[in-house]
Amino acid sequence: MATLKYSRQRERIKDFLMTRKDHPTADIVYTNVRKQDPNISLGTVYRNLTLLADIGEINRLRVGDGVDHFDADTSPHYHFVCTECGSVTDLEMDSIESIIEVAGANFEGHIQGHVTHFYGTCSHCTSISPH
Amino acid sequence: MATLKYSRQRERIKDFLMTRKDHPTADIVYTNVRKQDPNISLGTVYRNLTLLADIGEINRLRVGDGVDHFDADTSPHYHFVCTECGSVTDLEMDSIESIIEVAGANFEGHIQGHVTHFYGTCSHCTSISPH
DNA sequence: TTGAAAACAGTAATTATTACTATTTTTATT
DNA sequence: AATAAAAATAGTAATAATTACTGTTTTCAA
Repeated sequence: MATLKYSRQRERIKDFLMTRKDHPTADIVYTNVRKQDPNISLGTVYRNLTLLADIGEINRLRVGDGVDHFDADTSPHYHFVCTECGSVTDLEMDSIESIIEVAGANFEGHIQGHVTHFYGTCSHCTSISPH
Repeated sequence: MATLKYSRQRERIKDFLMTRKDHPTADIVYTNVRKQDPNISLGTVYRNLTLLADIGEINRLRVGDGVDHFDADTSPHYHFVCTECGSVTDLEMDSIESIIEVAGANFEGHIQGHVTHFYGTCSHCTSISPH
């Protein structure tokens, strides 16, 4: 595995992601980091997001909307996806890690992890859309 | 909403899907249905898979590999994704529906559902790959 | 100071999927 | 059975997110 070298672009991508709690997409990272670093290319954003996810410094979220979201908070937690506005937010909730044991009970392979996200209507969309 | 008209292509797509337990992608449906219906187009497969999913006759599975999978079994159940071979299989397990209550406990919006899939190494890949 | 490895910007290519259009099929009504 | 409007089709073009490629620049250990 190649040794990592410092990159200003990578640092700014990580720094930006740490300021956000809304799990931005690569494109949103790109348009924002470009404010500080106008010459950064979209390919560099994608490459570094993938690299950071591979080394575990960030998480890649696939919530089923066809676009990858990224999260600088790598502590175990779950996400809520609003089917009205598409927002992705953190959920404060007790651990449900025990579902891995439930799933593994009658299974012959080896379960290493799970992906769970919840969907519905967020509080903002509940208040603005009647019915 | 437009009234549905019969389509031989749609029937064959659904019939094929019902024979499979491995949650094929649109492309796999296409190559297989083409054996019976050599002139069917890929667009027709996509359109009908989307239509069947919309009316609830099949389910669209997004397991994070960038490709949609389809499942003719619409009864509630969970899936396992092998990170080695990419296979998607059904999991025989007790209900974990109660996680919705856990998630909703401190949440101001309205949770309607959840998506959970488990990943790891399937029994086949465990036996063939040493280490 | 230097040079190999890593990273970059910019662009092209890929992949899955959706949209468009002219033609064919379905089906309710005559 | 004939008809005609709506739905569906085949075939193709377009889109969108992401990855790959290439020549140049940056990093950093020796």
